[in-house]
Amino acid sequence: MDEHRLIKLKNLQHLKINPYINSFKLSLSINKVISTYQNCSHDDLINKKYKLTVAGRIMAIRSFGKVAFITLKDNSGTIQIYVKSKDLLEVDRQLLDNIEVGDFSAFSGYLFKTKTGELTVYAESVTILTKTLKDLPEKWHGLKDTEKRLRQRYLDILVNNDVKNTFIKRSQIIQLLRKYFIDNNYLEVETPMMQPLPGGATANPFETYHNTLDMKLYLRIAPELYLKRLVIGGFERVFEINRNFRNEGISTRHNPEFTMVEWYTAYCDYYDLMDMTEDLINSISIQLNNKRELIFNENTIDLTPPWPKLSLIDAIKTYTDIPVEDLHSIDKARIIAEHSKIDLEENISLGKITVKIFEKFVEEKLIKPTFIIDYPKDVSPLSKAKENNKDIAERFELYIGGMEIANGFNELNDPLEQKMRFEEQVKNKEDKEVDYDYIRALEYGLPPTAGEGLGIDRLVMLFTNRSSIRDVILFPQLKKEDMGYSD
RNA sequence: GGGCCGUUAGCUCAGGAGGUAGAGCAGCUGCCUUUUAAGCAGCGGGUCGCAGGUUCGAGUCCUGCACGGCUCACCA
Repeated sequence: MDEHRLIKLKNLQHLKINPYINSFKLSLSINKVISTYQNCSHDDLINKKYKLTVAGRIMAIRSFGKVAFITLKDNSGTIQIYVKSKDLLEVDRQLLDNIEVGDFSAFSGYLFKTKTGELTVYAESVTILTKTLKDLPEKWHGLKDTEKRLRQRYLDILVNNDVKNTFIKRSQIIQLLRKYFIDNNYLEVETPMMQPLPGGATANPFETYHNTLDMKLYLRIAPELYLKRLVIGGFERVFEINRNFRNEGISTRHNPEFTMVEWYTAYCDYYDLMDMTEDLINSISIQLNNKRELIFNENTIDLTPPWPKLSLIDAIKTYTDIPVEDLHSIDKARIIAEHSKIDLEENISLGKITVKIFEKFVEEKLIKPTFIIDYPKDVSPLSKAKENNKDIAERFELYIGGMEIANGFNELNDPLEQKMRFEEQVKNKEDKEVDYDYIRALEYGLPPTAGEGLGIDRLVMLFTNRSSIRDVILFPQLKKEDMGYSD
């Protein structure tokens, strides 16, 4: 705590002023005041003497002894208050002596314009709403220390306007996404965050435990298998916007909990999904920024459809010098991967090696929106294989700004095939658990369905031009802070 | 987990080659009735991330640790 603030708090208490007022209701936002009276002339304002009350946090005090100018900020904007001490009651004068930058206060008075033409409240009375015990970050340089910004995000959004705007934009993007699905007859659903078997993706799950059920549970790594159960039940179009949890590394593109929108559409295929994805992202861009382009990491990215579709192999051919013929043989592919310093686990499949090569050399080059298609079946355990090529899945991934943004495919709905693939998957694992409940559901019949997941955090990164996922998540995961003492 | 960089006053930052810590803003005391990074004069404020070590002497050099950033690995 800052000593001088404690002294002022005590002063207020001696004056019998409650520094944490029990109730205060405000009818007028600062922005409303400004937009209503901005265009009135000074004389007009003085003649009409509009009485009003504004409230907010004090951001600056410019004191001249007998008068002072105060900058007051609320969620909508800032306004200037003019205080002339001889126009105030004694009690208000004393109160004002103990009000500092950072405190929440309300000022009542009437409007006028200063010499410089700024709309200002001529204060006739003042109320303290909340006394603050800590100094705010410095008014000019603001708050830069990354750690403090992330740990104390309230300060970050309070003093860094661009940060505040980033999170407002995030909220708008999610609203637009939701509206898009609702408008297209999708049903919004919520499926379990705690699952007895973590499925729908390959990633390390977080484990937890239910005492009464005496049962291990996992935080979900994907909602996929539950959403498809709903399609089986007859909800032909479902979507879910929610968190997934993956117990993996943390980086500028990975947070342990991240937000995805995942949706499933019966009677459509993955080409329809690609069209829809183009339309969805364009629609968000237009409603958000009124244009079909965005700037990300100094690249101007045109979103106008159609976006190129490139097979995984062709992408490697186009963006690297790797002889792609060699990617048909696991031994040759292995050699290429080893030369490229790619870690190869035991029993790695040819498809997985190909994907690793793609991720290492191609992914970062896919700045313009690009669909990568024709993924190997063995890295796509939930996708349908092509009719004319059983090694290739009917699947795509969308890349923008060098990041994977979305992943979609035709859903494998052959229960016997799915069972085989699940069992194949766990063959070399210690944990041999297979989601037979999902197989049973498939046996009741999943209509031809295409499904897609889109990473919302990364989408927000694109639309707000932030290169770190921590800049678009309000409270990203950090190590525990050593708080020392109470401070 | 590996590599590189960072951590100094409430905030933003200086502290050449080791000699006992500085500025601006914020705070406090004056002066000041239209300022807006108000101004002028003065004052107070530091476990230099933590713990060791080298040295007569460490913010500065060495080692370990903590936290953060970037990056590689794993992943989306």
